[in-house]
Amino acid sequence: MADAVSRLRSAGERVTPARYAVLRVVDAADLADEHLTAEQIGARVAEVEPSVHRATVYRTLTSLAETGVLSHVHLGGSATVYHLAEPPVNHHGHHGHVQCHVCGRVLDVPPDTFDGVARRLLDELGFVLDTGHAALLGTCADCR
Amino acid sequence: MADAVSRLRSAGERVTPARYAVLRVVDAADLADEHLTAEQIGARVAEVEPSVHRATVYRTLTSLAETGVLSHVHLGGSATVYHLAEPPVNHHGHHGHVQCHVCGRVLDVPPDTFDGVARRLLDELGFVLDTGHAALLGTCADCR
DNA sequence: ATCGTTGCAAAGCATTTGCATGCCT
DNA sequence: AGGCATGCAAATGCTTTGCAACGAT
Repeated sequence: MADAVSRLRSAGERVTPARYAVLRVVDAADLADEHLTAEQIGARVAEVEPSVHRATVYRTLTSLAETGVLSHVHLGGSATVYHLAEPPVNHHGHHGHVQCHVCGRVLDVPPDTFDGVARRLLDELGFVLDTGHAALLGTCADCR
Repeated sequence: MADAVSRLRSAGERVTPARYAVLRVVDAADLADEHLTAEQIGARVAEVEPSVHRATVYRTLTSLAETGVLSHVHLGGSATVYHLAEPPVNHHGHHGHVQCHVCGRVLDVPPDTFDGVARRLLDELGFVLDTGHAALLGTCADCR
């Protein structure tokens, strides 16, 4: 979090109240293992810092993601969620995501979960898998 | 295709010019290994059967998917594409999809590609993976 | 003849953009 | 002081919906 702010600064990006509020919201959600959409983030920012305009939240999320402070995951069902970016753990990629299409919950999975597929895709198609960028769909244990 | 029409009929759904046009478009795209969004399908339908309204295309796609004649895949980047539904091949699920986030191309991958992940997710989380329902992102051979 | 489907137009919703002002650095 | 970031409001683009007319069975 403080780390995120300093990374922002060293990337030459300004730290404004709006951006700080967005970071706080995303950070809090992260700690609670929540995955928020731009819209949801906007709503929470509005509670904490009502002066921040929705459009600014969208612009902020975009630039923070470009800067690498945040990363986003595309969920099935056309929503995009954000979380604080983490440095790659080792030779594996970032952690992955799976989503239950019944309850909508998003589960984090360890980075090496996709090693097998990643390997096959690379060998057979020359396709480099970006493990953390899209969520797979299925049914979670609770919803079966 | 003819098969699709009869499945529609036996599901108690009516076969209208609009639905027939949508099926033709999706079928043609399928043969060409193309993956079309609702919008794109709408555009092609308009060329072939101009009297069909956009709203009808959306409604048609929804009901055809519910009926099981079509299936849809959520791509990363918030687009949903449709193709003719295929009967499950064997004990594996349906074929999967990966998308290149550089050129946007969608590649089909064999159903067993995800066996490893599916197994792990089931063992570790009790999560049942729906292999054909969401696309993973990465970089294709041509774009590296 | 029935009732599911359609066309139309309008509403809905999330997201984006132009522009003048404000504020971080 | 300089220039990026913001607020505002309007526009955009995709998708949905209410309703009366239509047509597949």
